[in-house]
Amino acid sequence: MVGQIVSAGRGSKRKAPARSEGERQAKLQAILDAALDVFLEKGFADARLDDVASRAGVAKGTLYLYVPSKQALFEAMVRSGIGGPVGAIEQTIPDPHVSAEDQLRALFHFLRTEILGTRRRDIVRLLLMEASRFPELAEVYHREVIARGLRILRSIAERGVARGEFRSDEIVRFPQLAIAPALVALLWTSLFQRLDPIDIEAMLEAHLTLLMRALKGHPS
Amino acid sequence: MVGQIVSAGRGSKRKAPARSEGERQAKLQAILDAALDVFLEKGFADARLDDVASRAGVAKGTLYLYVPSKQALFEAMVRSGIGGPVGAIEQTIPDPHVSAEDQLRALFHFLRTEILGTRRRDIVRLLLMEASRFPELAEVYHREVIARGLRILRSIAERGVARGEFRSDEIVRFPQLAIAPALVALLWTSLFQRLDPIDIEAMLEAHLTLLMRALKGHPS
DNA sequence: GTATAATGACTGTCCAGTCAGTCATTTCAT
DNA sequence: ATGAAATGACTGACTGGACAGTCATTATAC
Repeated sequence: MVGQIVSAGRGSKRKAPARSEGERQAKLQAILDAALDVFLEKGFADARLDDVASRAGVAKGTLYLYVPSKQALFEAMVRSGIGGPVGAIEQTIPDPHVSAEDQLRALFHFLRTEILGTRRRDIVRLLLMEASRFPELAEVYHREVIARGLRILRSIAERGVARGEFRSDEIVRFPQLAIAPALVALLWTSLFQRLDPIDIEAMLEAHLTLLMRALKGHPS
Repeated sequence: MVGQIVSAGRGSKRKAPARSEGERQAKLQAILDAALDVFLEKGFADARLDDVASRAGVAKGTLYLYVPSKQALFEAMVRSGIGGPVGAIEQTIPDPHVSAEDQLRALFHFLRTEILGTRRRDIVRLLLMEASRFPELAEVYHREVIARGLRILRSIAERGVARGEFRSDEIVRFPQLAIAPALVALLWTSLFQRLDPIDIEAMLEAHLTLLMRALKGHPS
């Protein structure tokens, strides 16, 4: 198995560390940042650890003091990049005072500002690209991000149905349908924006318009 | 630049070829099929040409009689795999006797049977994965497949609006919204179906239900 | 007999991972 | 205080294996 992400801190408590934990964390972060740049530019297989090292301002050997292998570096980089925001939204979205529609809109606002508009977008793209080579990482991502995100979406949809705001349950059954356009936006931005730019914000707005009309309209 | 896909057929017309053109094509096809298997399994960078060769039943040197480089092999494989079906649908879909809804449903049926349910699904996935390493190929794919597909979709939507069948123009403006769930289906199948299976057909059916209700319903 | 197709051993390059050595910092003896 | 010893973070030249692409040789078709 791939094992731990970072070699465990020194075992002895007797001697003060020559480098503080803070310095150690900062250097690890610099390495992970550099790794993201290089992996994004070249993909996993073509990324060279010499490049990661020089971009992080360390020698190649130093990488191995923080991470046991190239694969572990990749995994550490992804994990450190995706963990945060899902938890935040699990806290803020399920406010019972606002309508399901507003919850959905808040979720999309969050997607736009916290993922599509940031570095995380690239991490997700990189993860999608390499996922079949890292089944274990795909599993982590599915469990920690996808499944939780879909759970939030489903609970919003269920609440919308329960309070009569939505007249049908397609989104309860397939919450993927609600975020599908965000995925298209993510991939389009990375692959085709240069060739054929689209206005992502307007597209997502149009999607919400359609979705709301479909959910609230008369089921013919 | 990357240059031609396949080493140009023999230039000389003076000598009869020792292998007929048919044999040559068949062997090329065997090589491309083998290449698809191997590239799918390993990704571009980790695919070994020895594996492609042995799977195609030839020696490695033989590959270079058909293709000038690994990259050219990848490109040839992708191009030979994606060309066909778009043209077919451009012919059959725009029948003025059927409703825009039926045209859309026919398009989705086509997507399910001709792409999602076949080897082409994997080619598309592979292409998405490697696209940033092959900008030229991404451009070809955008021009030959994406742009044409979206054009068909847009023309269906325009016709729906023109004949009063659809009451709003979001799909005219962003035809990507209509096929977004198909992309999710494609990626989900490849990455997560094993962990968390979903019924793709039912999901796409639910999408069409929602989409039709949104397009036909009262714009509140 | 000869031209072409096919072969596979070989070569040169690239790079992940290693490890003997360096050096800045801390600890300790006086 | 002060210098010597200990520590361990850091370095980068090196190694071993992998693999794309080559080409002298062999097989095959006509």
